[in-house]
Amino acid sequence: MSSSTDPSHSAALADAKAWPFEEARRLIKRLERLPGGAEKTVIFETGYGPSGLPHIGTFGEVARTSMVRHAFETLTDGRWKTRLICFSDDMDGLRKVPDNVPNKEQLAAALDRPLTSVPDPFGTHESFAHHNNARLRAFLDRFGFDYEFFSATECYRSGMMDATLLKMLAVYDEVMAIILPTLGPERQATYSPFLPVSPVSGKVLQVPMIARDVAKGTVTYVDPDSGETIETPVTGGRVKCQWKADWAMRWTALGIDYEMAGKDLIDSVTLSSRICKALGGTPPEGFNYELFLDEKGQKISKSKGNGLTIDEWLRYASPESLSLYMFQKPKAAKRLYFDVIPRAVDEYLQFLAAYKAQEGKARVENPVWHVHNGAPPTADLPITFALLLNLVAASNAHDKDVLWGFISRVAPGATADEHPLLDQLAGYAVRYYEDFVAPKKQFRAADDVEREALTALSEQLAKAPANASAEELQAILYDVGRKIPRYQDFAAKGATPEKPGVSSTWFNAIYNVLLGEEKGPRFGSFIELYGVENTRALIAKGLAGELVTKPAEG
RNA sequence: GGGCGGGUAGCUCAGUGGUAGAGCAUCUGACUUUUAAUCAGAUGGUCGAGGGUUCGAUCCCCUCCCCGCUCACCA
Repeated sequence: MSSSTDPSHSAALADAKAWPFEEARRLIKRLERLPGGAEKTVIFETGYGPSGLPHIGTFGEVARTSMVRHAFETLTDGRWKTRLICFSDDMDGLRKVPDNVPNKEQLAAALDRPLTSVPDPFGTHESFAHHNNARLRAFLDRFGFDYEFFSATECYRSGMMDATLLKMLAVYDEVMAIILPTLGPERQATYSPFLPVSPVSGKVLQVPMIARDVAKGTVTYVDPDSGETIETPVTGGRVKCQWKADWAMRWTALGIDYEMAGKDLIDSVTLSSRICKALGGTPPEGFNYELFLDEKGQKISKSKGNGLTIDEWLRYASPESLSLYMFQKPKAAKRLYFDVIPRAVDEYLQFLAAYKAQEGKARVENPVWHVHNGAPPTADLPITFALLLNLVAASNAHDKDVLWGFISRVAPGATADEHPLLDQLAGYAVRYYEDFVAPKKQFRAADDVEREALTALSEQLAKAPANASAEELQAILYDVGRKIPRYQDFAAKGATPEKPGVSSTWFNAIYNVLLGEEKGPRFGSFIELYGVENTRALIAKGLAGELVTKPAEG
């Protein structure tokens, strides 16, 4: 609450090295040399293609851009107004039918039409683009990002782009000179920065321009469906720009100051920047982040289904931990797979715990400052997420209550009320248990000796005092095992011929038959937390063969 | 071929112009008469190679090697 008025803040900020600050400083330099930069509203943009759904990369880009925005606002003490535009390129033509949608025939019939003119295969929105735009907005809203949504179709139709489109027409030759050398011979022959929307077929046409009239603001082309020669204004949404030209046009028309992109777009950024200059604009400051790799260091691709989806991440960990992951080393090719999650969570918790004791400079270098827009919550957890995952695996904890029993043993006095964050983590841990631990359990049937032993155990437990402690329950376990020759261990520390030790075979049998595990918790503690009655019921089920893992079927 | 990233302990990775770090793994010990967990400690590195700058380089500069990604058709 009181974080941003720290008097030492400005001094701390001067040489803050975290990358969002470096980015913010570049942005300040840009504004200093940009005509009218001092009064400009600073505009950040992230782009989105609505032929697919938002994914973990979408999150990363918006999260990182927001971090730069916030660093900038802090560094400049709010002297500049800022906006973040999430721009949906929804006038783009539908290139191919996605695999993961219903009503594919319907889409196939609409190929090449602007995405806002393609019927929604889910039947819930005005168009396919509207559908996916809505998904994008819901996605961004879920994380509380502060942004403004822009639709390319609306921008074009509203006339917002007109002035820049006319300028593009005026510098047509220059634009062609920038793009043509980068294309192969076939594409060179047909290339145009303008893609007219056919009044005949409704398609976004990739056709050569056979004439243009700067004074009238028109281009002329041959419509491939009718064979007619058509002259059309470039304004009002009748014409869309081809990709790199489009980007440049958008930057210029909207006055974009900052936009990040993946490193696969480095060349596109360069070309679009040159076009932007030809249009009389100043290309935005940019930042190229690395792409993510999967577990084996392979590129993540949606079609291969490798890597990790954002839903998977959020099933096992918080958005903040993902945000931290995005903050860290944006220029390194990081592997993104399940195992990085617990680490990200624990690092997040560690940074969060450190934050409150830090001051000025250390605070703005602390990732949680960036993750939480300068106002991290105070939290200090008694245990780590990694430990929680171990606990849940060892404790047979199907639900949070059982897990909390184990947590409070490790962290005496901790309660869900006092530690809502830990309670949240416990929920994540239980899911992890259900998804990863439980399916791997291998229960086996008890043999005769084990049946007898477990039956005896159940009987002895029934006689145990109501509030038996873990130690007392543990003693019962030993006493039951001690009477059975298979489990006697005369070599154990402190064993005597009269009172043999109990071998680990006994406990292993318990784990195998009752928990489906090779190893397990200290069983007396387990019974105390799991409950004597529950444990007896578990034994009954085990002996009835209800737990036994069926041979793999399908 | 152009661009980018990486090469640090067995593994996964932090890191800083000034005595090399964490987690996991391994080993030892403590506590539990089992195991898991926990705690204490130990082992373990030519910081990819060579040169340069520097009093001093894992870090900065140059050259090279290896791995990976990416662009060159489309967005």
